[in-house]
Amino acid sequence: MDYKATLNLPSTAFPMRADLARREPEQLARWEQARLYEKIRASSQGRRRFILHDGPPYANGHIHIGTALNKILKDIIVRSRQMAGYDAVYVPGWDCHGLPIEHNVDKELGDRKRALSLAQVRQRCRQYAERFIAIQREEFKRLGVMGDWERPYLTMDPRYEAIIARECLHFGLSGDLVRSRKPIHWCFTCRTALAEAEIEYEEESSPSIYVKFPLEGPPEGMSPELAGRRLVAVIWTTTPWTIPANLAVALHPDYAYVAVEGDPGEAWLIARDRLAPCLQAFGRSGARVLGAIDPRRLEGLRCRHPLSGGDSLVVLASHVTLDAGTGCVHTAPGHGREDYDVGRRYGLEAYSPVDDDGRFLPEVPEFGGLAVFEANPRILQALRARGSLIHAETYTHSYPHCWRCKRPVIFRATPQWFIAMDKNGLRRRALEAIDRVRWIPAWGRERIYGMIQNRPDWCVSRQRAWGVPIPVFTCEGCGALVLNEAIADHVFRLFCAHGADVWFEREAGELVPAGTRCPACGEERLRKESDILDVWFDSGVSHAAVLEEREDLGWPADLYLEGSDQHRGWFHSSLLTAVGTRGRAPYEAVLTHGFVVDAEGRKMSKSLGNVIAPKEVIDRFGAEILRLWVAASDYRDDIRISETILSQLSDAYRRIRNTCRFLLGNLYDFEPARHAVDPPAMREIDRLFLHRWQRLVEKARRAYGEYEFHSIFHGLHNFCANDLSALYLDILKDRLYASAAGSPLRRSAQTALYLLLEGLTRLVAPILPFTAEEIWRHLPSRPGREESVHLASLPEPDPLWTDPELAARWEPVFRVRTEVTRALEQARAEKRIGQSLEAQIVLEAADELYVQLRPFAAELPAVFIVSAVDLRRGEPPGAVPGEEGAAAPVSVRVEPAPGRKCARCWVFDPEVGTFPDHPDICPRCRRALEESA
RNA sequence: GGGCCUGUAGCUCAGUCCGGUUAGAGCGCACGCCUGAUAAGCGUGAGGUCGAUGGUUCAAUUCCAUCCAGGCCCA
Repeated sequence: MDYKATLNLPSTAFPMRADLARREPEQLARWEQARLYEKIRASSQGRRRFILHDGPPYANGHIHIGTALNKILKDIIVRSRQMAGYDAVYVPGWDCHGLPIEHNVDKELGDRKRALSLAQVRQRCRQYAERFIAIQREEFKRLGVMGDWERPYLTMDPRYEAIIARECLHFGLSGDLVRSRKPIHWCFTCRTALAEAEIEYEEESSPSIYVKFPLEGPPEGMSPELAGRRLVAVIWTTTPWTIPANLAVALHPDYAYVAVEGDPGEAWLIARDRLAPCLQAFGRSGARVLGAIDPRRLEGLRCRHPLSGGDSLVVLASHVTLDAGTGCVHTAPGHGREDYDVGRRYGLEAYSPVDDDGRFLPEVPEFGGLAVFEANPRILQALRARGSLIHAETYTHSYPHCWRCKRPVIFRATPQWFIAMDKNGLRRRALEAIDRVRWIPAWGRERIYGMIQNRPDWCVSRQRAWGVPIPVFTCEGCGALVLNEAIADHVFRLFCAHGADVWFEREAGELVPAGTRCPACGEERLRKESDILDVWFDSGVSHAAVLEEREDLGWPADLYLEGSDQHRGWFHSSLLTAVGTRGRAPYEAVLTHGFVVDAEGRKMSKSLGNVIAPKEVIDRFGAEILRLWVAASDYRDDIRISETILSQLSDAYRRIRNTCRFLLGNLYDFEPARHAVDPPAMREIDRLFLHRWQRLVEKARRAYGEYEFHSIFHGLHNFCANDLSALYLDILKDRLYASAAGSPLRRSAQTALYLLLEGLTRLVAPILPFTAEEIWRHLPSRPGREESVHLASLPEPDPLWTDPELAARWEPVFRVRTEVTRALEQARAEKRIGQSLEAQIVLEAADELYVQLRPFAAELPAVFIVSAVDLRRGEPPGAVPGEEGAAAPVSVRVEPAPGRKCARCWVFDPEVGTFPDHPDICPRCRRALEESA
């Protein structure tokens, strides 16, 4: 007789091979067709909201692995909060304005750009952004990221642009928006400001000159050697044309300086570590050192400017280096970034007497009207004529050039708009707001606090086309800022109706309420500002443009989540705009993740050739594997990705999948509503593993709440591999297969399997949404069940199954099982047995253990997966096979199982052969056959 | 150069805050079993000078300092 056909072997249509790359898109299509997202929203009406506010990626290029990490993390959080009982709305967004897009459009247009109006260029930029939004949206969806993809937010939407303008004018009305001068890169050939990204560095030779800046007044209390000599700061520069704009000489507060014998009556001030190379350059190697000078004692003294005869302040600055020069740094706050920063600290103006064409203003004596580079030799001459030039040579270095015309650019102060950090206490209030936010990890607080504490005023103006204008007017007559509530409101309405384009399409007079005049001088003619806003301001007001605006969202957000670079970026700009206008941070908590690095921990770069694109991973492994990678990694630090890591995750995925598949296979004839066994009637071991499952549920729910997904992954994987696969399921096979299909024994096991699998599916749904849904579809249903696992909730710990006492009683059984498997392995190695059912185990347990095991005597063969267990009370003879020395309280002996092998269940039994009707099977199987019949 | 952060088995992670038995898990690997989860399943085993060096201590993976390697943000 073919007894195999009488067994209840697993059977399921759930495929072993996931074939993710093919099936995931199919699943996405099914969800879309079923309008799953809308159903989730509808089912969450009235629940407490959880708002993760999306930081907008830039609408340029394809997504990279870091973007994928970010969006997947957000998705896991949104899904887990949703399933934890919240209404977790996710509105994705895009950052649309800004230089990179304008730059790319410029490149596409080439010379044709000249023929286009500003409005037409802006239109091209808009189309460019739209193109990449469409691309990225599909890429994000492919990752399984769920959200309101049909109604995302775009910083170039008219309403959004209007709110950018409105928020900017908030700062204008409060007086925080101020005009001031600041040096920027300027190409005088193209007559345009350039951003860092538009600069190309090339080798260039420049004059290199050493110039005397004599200190005014006697340096008191200095070395007596200096008596009778004038102390002269020796500066070095490669841009002689900036000398007319010199306002200061910077020294490093911590370096050692010396005074060295110079021209008659002079003592030259040079950093000690620069002395030798300088003197050599000057041809004065033998010059006598007159004494040491403490730079801190010179702070605030004045030097005489070698050309103008005016003052040049001695200042202290840490950017002074000893790589080149003299350690005394020529400082022109209108012509250098660091010079500007130092100048600001000392209250010096950003003096820059150079016009748009790179020519000195007429006010500059001797050089007025000269182009700056042409002025270089003339300045040298003038310095030499005055005896101020110590030495001149030619110097080759890397110098910034314009990306478009390839000509050298200059640093030049131009009028810019700033949001003042200290005028109305913005900095102080922002620092206070930081401490009312939860930073995850906690060090995020230190990071952003330090940045806010030290940052200069926020320069929000850019001289570009693709952005939202700084919507302010100045009086053509007196130059005053013309702004009031009515004007602000008027601009806001216009932008709402027409977008920011209206600013570029209409004259100033058409953009203000009729009859607007300058309050200072009564002038009617106004000038509209031509600068646009920094794009960080655009995204920085998303809390106002998105959280406040949308009826399905709210202000503030529960969570912002981005890479740790955003402490300087979006978290920062959002904090300042929110504190400045609403008095608090726009987020309750901020979570940061690290960067994706390669197997060696190095950053990904094209030049290193270690870039891994999300598309590659998806096509080869599937989005689920990428998601599993996100879940398995501790993202608070940098996270590594590599071939090894991905294939390891594939293995882990297969283990989880196969475990679920086995569970499904044993539930093919199980209808929960009809067959579920009441908990008290279930087998103890079934309840035991439901108890263990509870512990995972508790742990995982806590971890979801704390955003610690990697502990969920490890907990889940261990549970599948250890608790289920290696232990429970292995033990259960005999009962599932050999018992009568409808017997309480089998139904008890199936009840446990069903509860486990149903819970497991819900538990992994936020991490593996595709696989969870696939399982859900194959899972036996019950009345009232959600149509999608994503409409269901996370499993909750159920006190019904929590039974520590039960777990404690079983603990010795599994401890001994470890000894038994070890002994079986040894018997196997000695070729005494093959499969474990060929064995009988003789256990000799010491008193206490014996008492603990005794109640389980009947269960032990099943638990050990052997044919018989002979449990005896006695002192074990010290050593246990495989154990050294230690007195284990049990000895394990492996013997051949008595009786013959049952042809049906393969268990050895002395009674096999005693039934004339079924001569090859055991009494248990005979009963099972009778029951089934 | 400065600020913040990281470094535990081949891989992903526990443990380190509040120093103290042979530093754990899973995967991978090796060897074996099974062929009724089968492009599966089970078992056993081998892997770590806890980045390096100094210091504090009776005792340091754990505390301190320096260095090395790497990351983000500034310069």
